[in-house]
Amino acid sequence: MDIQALRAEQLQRAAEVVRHDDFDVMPPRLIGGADVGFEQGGDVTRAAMIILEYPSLKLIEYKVARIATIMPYIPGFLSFREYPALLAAWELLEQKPDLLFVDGHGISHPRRLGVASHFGMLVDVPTIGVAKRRLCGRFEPLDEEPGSQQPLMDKGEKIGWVWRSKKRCNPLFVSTGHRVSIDTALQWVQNCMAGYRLPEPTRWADAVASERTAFLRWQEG
DNA sequence: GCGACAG
DNA sequence: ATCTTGTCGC
Repeated sequence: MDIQALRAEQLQRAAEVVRHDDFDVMPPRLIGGADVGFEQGGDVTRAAMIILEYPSLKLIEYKVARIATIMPYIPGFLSFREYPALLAAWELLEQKPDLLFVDGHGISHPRRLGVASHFGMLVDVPTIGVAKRRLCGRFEPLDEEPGSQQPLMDKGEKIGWVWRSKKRCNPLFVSTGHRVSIDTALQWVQNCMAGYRLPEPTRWADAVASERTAFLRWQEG
C-alpha cells in the first residue's frame, strides 16, 4: 500500500465532507450503529451493522459481514482497513438507517477524515463518530460530574466534543462524521443513552462485532 | 530528534 | 483490535 497516496486521497475526500446538518428525516426513525472486530488472529475482518428504532432504542435488525483483512492498522488510516467490511455489512441491511453511529472518529482526525466521515461519504448517509480515545487535538480537563464536556481543538479548529457520558468513566470523543454538525452529533449521542458509557447504537454494534456475551444472550431470547 | 498514535 | 481472572470501587 502507498501511504502517501492514501494521505492524498484523505485530503481530497476531507474537502467533500458535509459538516452541517443535512437530514432527510428529522427526527431520525432508524438509527444505526457500526463497528468492526477481527478473527483468525486478524486475518478476517468482521463488521457489524445494527439498526435501532428511535426513540424506543429497540434493536430491530443486525447484520454481520466477514472479509479477508486487507491492511494492517496504521494510526490515521483506520478507515482504509475497515471500510470494505463495513460496506459489505451495509449491503446486507434490509433497512437503511437515517443516521449512523460509527465506532471511531469523524473529522477529529489529523486530516479530517476518520472512519465515520469516510464511510459516511461512501454510502452518502449522515454519520457521527463516537470514539473511546483521542487521536488528535487537545482539550481542557473535564469535571468529574457526568455530562461535563470540553471542545476538542486542533490547529485552532473545533473538531469535536469530549463528553463524560457516565460517572467515573473516561469521556467519549464525539465528532461530525458526515452531514451532521458537531453540536447536533453530540445531541444525538445524548439522545441515545441508556445508562452505559456508550450510546446504544455503538454499544450494540460493539457487542455484535465482538460477539459479547450480552449479545449472544440476547440472541437466544 | 522525541513522543503520540481511533481500532 | 485481541489475548484474559480476578479484583477494587461505587
